[in-house]
Amino acid sequence: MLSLHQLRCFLATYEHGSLTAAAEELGYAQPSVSEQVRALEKTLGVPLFRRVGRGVVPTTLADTLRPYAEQAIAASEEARRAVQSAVSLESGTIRFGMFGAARLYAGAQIVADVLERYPGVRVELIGQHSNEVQEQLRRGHLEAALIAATSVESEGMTVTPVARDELVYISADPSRLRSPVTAARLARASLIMPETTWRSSDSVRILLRRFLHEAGHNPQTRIEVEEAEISVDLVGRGLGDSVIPRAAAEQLVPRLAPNVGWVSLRPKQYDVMAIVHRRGAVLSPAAQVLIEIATRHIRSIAEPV
Amino acid sequence: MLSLHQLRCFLATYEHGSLTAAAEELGYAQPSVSEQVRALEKTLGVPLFRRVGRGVVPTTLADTLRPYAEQAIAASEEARRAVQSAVSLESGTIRFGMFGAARLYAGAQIVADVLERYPGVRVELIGQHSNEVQEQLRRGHLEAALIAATSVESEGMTVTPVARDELVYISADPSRLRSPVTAARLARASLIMPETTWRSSDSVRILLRRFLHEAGHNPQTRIEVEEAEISVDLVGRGLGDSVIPRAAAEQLVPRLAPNVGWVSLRPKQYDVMAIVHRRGAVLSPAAQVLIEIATRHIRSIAEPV
DNA sequence: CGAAAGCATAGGAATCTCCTTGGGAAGCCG
DNA sequence: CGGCTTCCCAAGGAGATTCCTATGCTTTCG
Repeated sequence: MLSLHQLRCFLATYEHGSLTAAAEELGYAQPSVSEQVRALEKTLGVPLFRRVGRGVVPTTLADTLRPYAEQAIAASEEARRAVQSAVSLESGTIRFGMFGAARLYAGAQIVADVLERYPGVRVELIGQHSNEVQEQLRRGHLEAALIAATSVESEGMTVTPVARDELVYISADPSRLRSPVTAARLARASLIMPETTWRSSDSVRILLRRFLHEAGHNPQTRIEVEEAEISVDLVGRGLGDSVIPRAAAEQLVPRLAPNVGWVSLRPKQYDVMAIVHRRGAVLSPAAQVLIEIATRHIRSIAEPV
Repeated sequence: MLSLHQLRCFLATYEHGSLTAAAEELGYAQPSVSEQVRALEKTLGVPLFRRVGRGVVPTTLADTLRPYAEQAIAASEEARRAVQSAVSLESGTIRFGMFGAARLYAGAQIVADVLERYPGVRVELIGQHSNEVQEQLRRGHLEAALIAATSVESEGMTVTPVARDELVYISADPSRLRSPVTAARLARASLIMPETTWRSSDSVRILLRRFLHEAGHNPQTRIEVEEAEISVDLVGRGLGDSVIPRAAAEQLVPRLAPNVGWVSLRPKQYDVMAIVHRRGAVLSPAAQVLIEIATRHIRSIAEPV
């Protein structure tokens, strides 16, 4: 089988026209290089050098081989460099999981920050929703992620809470925003909720469900949509009210539905944002960088835990 | 040190997302592939796969590495193909030595014949003069050559006579062409000779020198030029006469000096054309092809030995 | 002709490669 | 939940490869 080592010996010999000189350049003894070149000739089944007097002379087949050998060697060296620079974050990809809502109001800024610090890097923010992200983590497709975690424990995962964000009740009707919304009032409200697909595991839903249950009520929604933006838009049109994290409200409401206001729940409810990764995993520099930046960001727009 | 084998294992693993599947594809046992991948990770100093549950998942560094690995592998495979196709004369270079005069009247046709049979190859006809060619042979820069050999022996070389070409006396004066030229007459002639640079070792010169010496004369030339064409041209202008191989005369005279005629020497003298290569050398298919074609050609325009 | 240069060969130590066997963790299924 | 399968890692050993030193042979050069 062809090997890079053989090609390296071949090229050095070709360039110097001498096995001895090639050996010196490569830091080997002369017979070693001789052996490698002979092995290459054997695997290719052709003579590459004529042994003539003292010295060796490349055949035309060696001329034919040379450019390919150079390309293979070059590719292997570039591979080294590329990987090294990816490690040092001069290039390469940082892949990080992030749930939908966080992407909405922090994603862009996080990407911008990473790029400012590491201009050569590619950034991928993966995942629509924290549960999907958690699944990818479990499967190893993601190294780490920022998720909205209902509980701070998760099997086989290390979860590090970063910040909490209050859930607020949003409505286009100012009369409903005069005082904090209790479970009783929430149970009577006509709710528009996003994340339909994840309805059973979405952390906001879980919080609300618990909130209502504890007061003896059952949750009920009027309208189910997929995107948080759409639910805010619908709330703006007066078709119902909703409950979303405050940071999301601050981000989406002015843009999509300026007539909408918000008020706390009573008692206040908090969605916890956490960094999560496989237990015992060694995080790459890239992941560590993104964790650091994401953490700082989330803390700047939400309350510390 | 990076090796192609490691890269092959890496790529197979990357593509299958599994060491076991990669091993099956490559025809190895699973631990072997595992070891290669681990060795690659060690030499690069970075993790390429995350071992997660069952299966392995490429890291972003693996993504970074992959295109380079593919390029290196592809280059090595193309190297194989290129060399094979050069061996089978679908491509590659045929390099062959040939002395000046033969190039004049057979070179073009030989190249044309080779290209007709092997459309993909490059042809290089090397060498101005048989002595220069012989030197390149000795140094191993040429595999084989067609030379004008005075003697059929040459140190360390195998010389195979192919054809002989009679030397003829050419002149613009018909009176000097009525009968074959003897040594005595030649000694009195005003000669224009080509190949000045090689005057001491040119085969025609050597033949003439011997021819004259045996009759007790000394050779003397009136005009020395480098190119056979120029000497013929000068003969046509009546500035002197010359001695050249008959095939050269047949080729050059009608074109350059139609008023020139030729006559044999007495006794007739022959320049011998021969294939020569290093003693004991195994000739490549390319060289054999060219030898065959050149031999056929020379025989068609000169006498067999 | 002797000295130097340069490749080939030989033999041995160290390393690598690749296998087989066995163990453990994770997922799958009844 | 418990057994079964899958897939990876670890260990050990046989065989091949690599790489060295020492040496011999041929060519070249003074």
